[in-house]
Amino acid sequence: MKANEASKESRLLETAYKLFTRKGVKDTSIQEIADNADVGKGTFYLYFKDKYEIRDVLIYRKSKKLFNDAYKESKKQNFSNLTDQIIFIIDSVINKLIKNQVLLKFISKNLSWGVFNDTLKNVYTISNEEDTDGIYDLFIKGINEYKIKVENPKATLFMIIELVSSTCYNSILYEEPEPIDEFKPKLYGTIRKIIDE
Amino acid sequence: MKANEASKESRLLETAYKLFTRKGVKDTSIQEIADNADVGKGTFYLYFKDKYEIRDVLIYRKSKKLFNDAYKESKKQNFSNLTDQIIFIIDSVINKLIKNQVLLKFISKNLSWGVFNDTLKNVYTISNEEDTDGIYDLFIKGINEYKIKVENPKATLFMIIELVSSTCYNSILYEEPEPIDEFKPKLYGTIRKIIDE
Amino acid sequence: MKANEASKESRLLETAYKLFTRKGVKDTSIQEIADNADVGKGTFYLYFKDKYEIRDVLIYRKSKKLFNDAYKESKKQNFSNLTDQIIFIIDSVINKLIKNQVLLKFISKNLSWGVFNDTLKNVYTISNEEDTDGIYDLFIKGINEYKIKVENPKATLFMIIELVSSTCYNSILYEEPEPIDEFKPKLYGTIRKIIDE
Amino acid sequence: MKANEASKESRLLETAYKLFTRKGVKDTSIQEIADNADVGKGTFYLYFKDKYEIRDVLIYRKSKKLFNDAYKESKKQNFSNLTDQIIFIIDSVINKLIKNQVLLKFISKNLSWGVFNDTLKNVYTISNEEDTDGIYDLFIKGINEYKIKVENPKATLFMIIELVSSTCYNSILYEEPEPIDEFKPKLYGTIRKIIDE
DNA sequence: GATGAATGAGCATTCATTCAT
DNA sequence: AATGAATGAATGCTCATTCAT
Repeated sequence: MKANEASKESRLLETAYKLFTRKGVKDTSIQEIADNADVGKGTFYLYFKDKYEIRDVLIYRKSKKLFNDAYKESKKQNFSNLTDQIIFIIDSVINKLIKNQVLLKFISKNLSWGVFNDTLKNVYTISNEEDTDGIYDLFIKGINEYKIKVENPKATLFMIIELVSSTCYNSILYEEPEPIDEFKPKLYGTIRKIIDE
Repeated sequence: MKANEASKESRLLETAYKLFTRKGVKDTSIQEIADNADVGKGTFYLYFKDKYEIRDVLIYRKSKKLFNDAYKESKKQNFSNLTDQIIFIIDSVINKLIKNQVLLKFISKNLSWGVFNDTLKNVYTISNEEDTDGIYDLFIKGINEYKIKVENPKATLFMIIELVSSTCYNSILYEEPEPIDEFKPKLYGTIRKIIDE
Repeated sequence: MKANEASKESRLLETAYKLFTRKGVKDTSIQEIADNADVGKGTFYLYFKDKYEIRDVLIYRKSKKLFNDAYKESKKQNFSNLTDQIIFIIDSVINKLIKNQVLLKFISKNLSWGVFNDTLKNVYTISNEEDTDGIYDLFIKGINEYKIKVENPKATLFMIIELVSSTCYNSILYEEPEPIDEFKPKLYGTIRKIIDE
Repeated sequence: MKANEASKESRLLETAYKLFTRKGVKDTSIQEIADNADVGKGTFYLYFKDKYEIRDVLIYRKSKKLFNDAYKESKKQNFSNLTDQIIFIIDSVINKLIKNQVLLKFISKNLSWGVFNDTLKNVYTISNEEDTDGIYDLFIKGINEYKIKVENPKATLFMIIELVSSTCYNSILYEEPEPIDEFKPKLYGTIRKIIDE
């Protein structure tokens, strides 16, 4: 009983992530997840309603970690201005996704917009753990601190996040319209234009 | 035999569109499509490989029509500059999607990025019908004509399209971060900034 | 719950045998087998990969029983020579097939040669149950015991078995080229010639 | 219209044989046969009732040709005795099947016993073309000519043919119980024993 | 909590056959 | 005679879900 000591729930989550990224959500059966997690099929239903719940939990957790890690790193730096910090965070996330394209594919392919929005909101809005603010709070605080004029901060942040996520998917994975390294300067230039009016 | 005069293929397409938008692609069976189109189940397979082919054909056709109509309208106007024309086209598309949110949902929910990109490329690149250029050609020509300086037109257009499509989905359907009418000016402002350097 | 006490697997096997012999394998659907066995369709797949697996299992079991029973009977007799014992076993099998022509048809019609050979080999080679040797072992042992000269016992036995099985099918079922009772003496005469050189 | 001059019927037969031997009868559809024969699907039904009729015709023709060729060859030789001639014919057929194992597989795999019997009967009984007697007639005539004593010629011939066909299938294709070249002498030895009493 | 045998709804897909042209 | 669009019956198979243990 020493082996497989991780809780059944986390074993299910890890197994599901491996299978989802390897074979896609649709082609992974609950049977497979349970088998590979060394857990009875019925046990799956003790923790998750169905395949799609476990997928959503995974997207939520993975995205949250991605943003929080980037945010924490940014706090170790000293920025003289908010825009720099925002771009630092974005750059950090992008770099992680470049290194972990499997994660990028999984998050992008499976985010029904509802989940994605909730996720983002939770990630950059809520500071439910420790003392980390979300990126949204950071943005608001930063605006006040640096006395920047932004008409509608929510809409602005929204626009930035949507722009980043939708363009990076293609640029990283398909180098379309150009490889991510060449695309980055233009992207960051655009973000600066959006923030600094 | 007067009823159902439309070709079986178009009846299948129309029926599929109705069912897809009402119940989603996943929850629509081929049986249902065939039944509602008053056509044998085998006949479906005469025209389409599977459910996903008919879905892709629908997305392709609907998107194409959307862009082409907007483009044609734009040609009736007189613009003194390219950016205005681009924004006119975008505004026209957005207005149509506001009126037809079912279409917006269908296109957004079901576009695997591959299909979407192909679709867009075909739509705004190829001039396979009449003498209409695609939006991409328009953009390139306009840049030359108006002697605008744009470093990488492809990347720029890509950024615009991604920005528009991802933000409008939420703004139109969920009024997040704000209703589309309030969001429009900011969006168009950002687009101007992206084009005009 | 007293009815249908036999295990689901054996109920499936019995039902399949009934349907296969009545309607043929090709015209029996898995649905039918499951329905008649009072078992869910999915349950079928719990025990068998497909229709052909259940068919092969049936052939294997039925043939095995046929040979083993005949072999056991032969051991109750006292034979002064090996050929007599072999012919006794063959005669015993033939007599059973005369009485059970449905079984004869089923086995003959459905034996892909591969299966048949495996079956036979398993049946007359392996002594996996009790202390019964297979007919092959019996043959080898008998050759040594009675000091009979047989150049290649494997080929000889093979020839006998093929001869018996292919001729009896027609003789029993169609009385071609003559009824089995008239054919038997010639057949046994030939077998004696093959063994005794 | 010069291409494909062979009659549609023979084109269908040739195509079916190619497909049947490559993919098996079950996995060949009428559509495929018609397509590859450059013939409309409906045309198939003008010439054959279904897939199994075309298969039976093929088996019949191929087997007939096999025996007739061997028989004709035997007539070019001078035999001092019937047994030698019979064995010559059998050897000739076997040699052809060794060279054309695809044909061997096709004939064996697909001969429902009914077809096989009819085929054989037609082949070695009936002299429907030219002046060639069948093998059966040859056998009867030979018995009279050479004044050989054979109690029941029909049963004897039947036994020989069954023995040859069932053993050779395994020996040629699977070298079981031994390769055909090693098996031949024993087989012919056995045949001699069966004929010469 | 944990299990996995049992279930059967649900679906895609194939294909022989028909028949109007 | 020749065709091939249209058909829909037939079937294999998967898999989420239940529930008795």
